[in-house]
Amino acid sequence: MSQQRHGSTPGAADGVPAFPDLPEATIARLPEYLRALHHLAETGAETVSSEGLAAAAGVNSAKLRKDLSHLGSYGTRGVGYDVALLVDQIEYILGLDKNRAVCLVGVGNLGHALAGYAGFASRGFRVVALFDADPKKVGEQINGLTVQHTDDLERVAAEESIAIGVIATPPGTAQAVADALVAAGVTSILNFAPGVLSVPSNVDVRKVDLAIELQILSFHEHRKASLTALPGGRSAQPASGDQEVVGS
Amino acid sequence: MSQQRHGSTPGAADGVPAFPDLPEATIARLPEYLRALHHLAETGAETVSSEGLAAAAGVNSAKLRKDLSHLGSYGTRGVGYDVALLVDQIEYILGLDKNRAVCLVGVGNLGHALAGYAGFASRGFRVVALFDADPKKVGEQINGLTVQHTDDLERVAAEESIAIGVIATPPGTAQAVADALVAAGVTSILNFAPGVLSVPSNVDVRKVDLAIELQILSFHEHRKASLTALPGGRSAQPASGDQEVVGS
DNA sequence: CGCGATTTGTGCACGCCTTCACAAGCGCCT
DNA sequence: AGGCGCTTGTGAAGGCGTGCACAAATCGCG
Ligand SMILES: NC(=O)c1ccc[n+]([C@@H]2O[C@H](COP(=O)([O-])OP(=O)(O)OC[C@H]3O[C@@H](n4cnc5c(N)ncnc54)[C@H](O)[C@@H]3O)[C@@H](O)[C@H]2O)c1
Ligand SMILES: NC(=O)c1ccc[n+]([C@@H]2O[C@H](COP(=O)([O-])OP(=O)(O)OC[C@H]3O[C@@H](n4cnc5c(N)ncnc54)[C@H](O)[C@@H]3O)[C@@H](O)[C@H]2O)c1
Repeated sequence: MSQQRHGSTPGAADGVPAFPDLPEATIARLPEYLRALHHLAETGAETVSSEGLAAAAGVNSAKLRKDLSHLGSYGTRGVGYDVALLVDQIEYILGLDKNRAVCLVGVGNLGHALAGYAGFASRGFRVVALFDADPKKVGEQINGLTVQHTDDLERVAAEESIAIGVIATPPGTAQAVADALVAAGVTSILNFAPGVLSVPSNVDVRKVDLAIELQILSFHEHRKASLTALPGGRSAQPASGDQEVVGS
Repeated sequence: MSQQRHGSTPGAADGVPAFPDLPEATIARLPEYLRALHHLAETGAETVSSEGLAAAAGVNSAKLRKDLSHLGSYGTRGVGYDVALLVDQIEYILGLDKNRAVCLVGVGNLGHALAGYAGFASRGFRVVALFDADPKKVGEQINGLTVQHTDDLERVAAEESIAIGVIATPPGTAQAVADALVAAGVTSILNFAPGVLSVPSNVDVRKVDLAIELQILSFHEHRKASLTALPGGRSAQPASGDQEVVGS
């Protein structure tokens, strides 16, 4: 990405600390580390070893150390990582100290559940606006918020300086909603509608497709079935309390 | 890749067709290809070029060709891929021709939405049972199904030969639910509760954590903000209708 | 004050995945 | 029948990510 200028160390040289460009794989794991750290903090732990945190986050300890080393984190050799310090570091890197404003478009079955989800607020996000195109939904109160009409999206998004939008509308309207979000200044989109969105290159999109998740599991079921068919009988070895997560 | 044995094509030589072991990255993309193919089929297309299908699925055409070549797919040079044939191939590989039975545990906010989701049925899955530990929920009718008590999980799962379970319970109970599912013979789990599950090695787990998705987006917001701070002014180039999906 | 136990940070090698580039194959048109 | 354009399938190269293994660093204790 950004070629290195004047090989200085990434410390906070001046007012704005240099932003390290972490590997994508690393930043995808930071949230899991953060969750594990919060859990540890609640149990009163002051420090964690890489081994301990890795176990809590379900990863290899070497991987965890390398990940943390990327963000210049300061652990103490022989002791481990300071839990509170690491929480602050990761929250800063992820930009969670801003308590980011999020809007949700499409208040149907899924949208209702999302609008009432406490897990967003507790992990750094404020759902500040709900939108729907159906006049019957507009005006409805959900979790202290009033559903507004999609026509007001652009105005409200600007007023509340919303940078993240969630799409929970039917697949056919997802692209139009994405366009409206982009026009309203949103630069990050979380999309629950199946299908591919087309957006400007400065906008980030992440997709959650439950059917795809199930289909990947189905593949592994198929594979497991076709393996137990041929070799020695069905060896369902419980293999101790180990953890198995398929894919990434 | 697979060393060639007696140069025969990988067709169904005997009763059980050889099961190709595809790269994980490939199988994660097959469902997206499948969705795009179904869409193309509806519009009446008989064949697609790798370029066309790649665009519809949002990937590089070379990647798509390599993916399809892994499953020994038969395209026709100069023409493209037969849509109907490819659909059958992919559905077979993913094991979707079985119309797999799925059960859902935890009928709360999220569980309600999932139980009524039509996107499962249309993409190869039948939700055949709903479970909850709350006596007030047991007996409730959702989408033609009656919520049953978790105590009946093991019996029902065996009766219906359920291989895939979905967890939509609070984080604290997710591990216990996973243990119950495993005890009931479930070998694939889709988990919506934040946290790490510990399961035997013959059980596959996939996790969906919405807060993590938002946090990854938040990171990119943070990064974008810190970039526009230093270099030339804010260059929000719309860059044509290109597509941008961050992470995998 | 020195030593051993412990744990971090990382150099290195390996494997997976992506992407390019092109030869081989296929159909159509003349 | 032959040639031409189009598209697939794949060899090769490069990049990224993972995990091992170990040196460096720190703490506690005698
Ligand atoms: N329900 C689930 O569990 C589930 C699971 C996975 C994915 N999804 C996906 O999430 C999306 C929503 O699912 P759902 O079950 O909530 O559907 P739904 O039909 O219950 O809700 C869709 C809502 O979007 C609103 N809407 C439609 N067009 C709109 C527009 N242009 N602008 C704003 N709002 C608009 C509708 O008025 C409705 O309230 C779908 O794409 C679906 O495939 C749903
Ligand atoms: N609501 C959302 O939009 C959302 C989004 C992302 C993740 N999640 C996660 O999904 C899970 C469910 O969220 P929710 O909002 O539906 O919560 P909820 O409290 O509304 O529902 C939880 C349900 O699980 C049932 N339950 C509790 N313990 C159980 C057990 N041991 N066995 C069976 N059932 C049990 C409860 O009776 C309740 O009906 C949580 O882990 C949450 O973090 C929810």
